[in-house]
Amino acid sequence: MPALAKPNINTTPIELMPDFQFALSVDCVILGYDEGVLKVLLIESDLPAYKGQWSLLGDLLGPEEDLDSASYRVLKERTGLTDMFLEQVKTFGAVDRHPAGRVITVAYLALVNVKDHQLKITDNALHWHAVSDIKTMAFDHKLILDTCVAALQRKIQEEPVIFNLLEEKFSLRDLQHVFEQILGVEFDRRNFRKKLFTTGLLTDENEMEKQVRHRPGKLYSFNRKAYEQMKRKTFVGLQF
Amino acid sequence: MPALAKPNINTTPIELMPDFQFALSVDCVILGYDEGVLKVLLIESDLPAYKGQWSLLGDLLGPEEDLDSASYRVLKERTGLTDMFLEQVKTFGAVDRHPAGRVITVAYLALVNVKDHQLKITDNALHWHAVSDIKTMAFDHKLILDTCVAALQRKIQEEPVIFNLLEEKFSLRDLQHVFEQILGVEFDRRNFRKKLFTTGLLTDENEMEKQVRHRPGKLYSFNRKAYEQMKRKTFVGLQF
DNA sequence: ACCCCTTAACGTATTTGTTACACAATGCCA
DNA sequence: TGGCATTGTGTAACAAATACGTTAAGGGGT
Repeated sequence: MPALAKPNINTTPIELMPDFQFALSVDCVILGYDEGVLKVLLIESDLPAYKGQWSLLGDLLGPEEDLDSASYRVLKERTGLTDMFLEQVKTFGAVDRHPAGRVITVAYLALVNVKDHQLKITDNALHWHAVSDIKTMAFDHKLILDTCVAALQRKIQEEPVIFNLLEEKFSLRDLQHVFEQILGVEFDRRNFRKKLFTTGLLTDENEMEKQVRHRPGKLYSFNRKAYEQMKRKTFVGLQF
Repeated sequence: MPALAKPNINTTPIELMPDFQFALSVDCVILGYDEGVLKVLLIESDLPAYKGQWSLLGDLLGPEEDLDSASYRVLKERTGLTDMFLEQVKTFGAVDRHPAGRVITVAYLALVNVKDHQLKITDNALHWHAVSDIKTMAFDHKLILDTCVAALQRKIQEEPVIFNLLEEKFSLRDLQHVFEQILGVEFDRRNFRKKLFTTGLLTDENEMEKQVRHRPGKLYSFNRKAYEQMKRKTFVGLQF
């Protein structure tokens, strides 16, 4: 069938209100690293169809806000955090994904430092869940979670976003452990250190771990400035 | 500010019709490789605000279709192709991105073989444009294009999607040239060949180029089966 | 004070991958 | 038959990834 000169949304004036009703929401996959485990912040659903199941934190898009702002608002309202890694991942629009009707949702991935804000969560329907324990969720939220975790796995291998999950100062052991948890592999400790030192992204804080029942390790911080500079030399290669 | 037990779209029944009107569309960044250049298929806009400017192909989401189906439909209607690489990239929802009101659009990246369907484009407002020539577009479409090209650059380094831009059988020169065009770098010819042969993704078709005014090269095809098998051994490493 | 436990800190040899580089052979065309 | 454009091929130098074991520090218990 040849292409025809048919109306196109971008070339022909459109009716802003199509003849079906739908809603647009954002949903946040809020991930944190706590007690050696990757966790996600969920809320218990009260919707009849999903009574007692866990769901992501989300909200409808407001008339005067863009998508990034809406997801930021959800995070701020729920966790009290105002500065965190937050990135759009994917939009989910299956026709039957919401029992109340047609709801399209834009999924965001947020990486937070659990220690920073754990005191601020007062809503007792909110809980941190180990990602690996979650088998089912309300709506298509398990699919969204899986998609975001896969995006995270890819992302931490390409950019140093992982530091968003750690405190300002961290030990190399912590850092290695977060990587291992998220990627599901184990690294050789000496090679891991070597690799990370040669990136030049770690600042030695000249401090030691405290209150550990073994030889304390040095603490480091992420050298954002060094990263900004090296980022320019964009590297090209074929990995597949 | 502590988080409150406030209503949440996923926990509380919602009004499907929020008190503002908006529309949801899909827009396709249709890329092809033609005459040694990366091109994008665009349509001339008739909207008063963007008269004469070029825009992406898109349409409103229908009540009974999901996002992937909507983008597929746009492609099929416009190019006649029914089987192509098509992947969601990002959703754009800036408040003022559309002059007619609030329109949120989900951008898709499509990779097509220009030779396969160029005869089917009958709509004369449609044209292929060299991506590198495009300076401005209607709406925020230049931003969407740039975002999709960046996604393509990343993607071809991670997965062998590049073969979607070539004909079934291609020469190594063609293959190298597409990479170079998209990534904006040059590879050493011998190292490029070595690398690609060691991937095991190329099948020697035992055919030669024809109608070239130089020594003809061998033709190869993408060995999809070999890729499916090797894909399982998912590789982990830190590149940054 | 001492011992035990746990984990830190450290270096080298081997293997693997990446880069740089030059020349003869093929087919087309005039 | 010579000239042009491009194919096809190998190797050495260098860089990066891997595998691997020993000594040292601090905490806790006795």
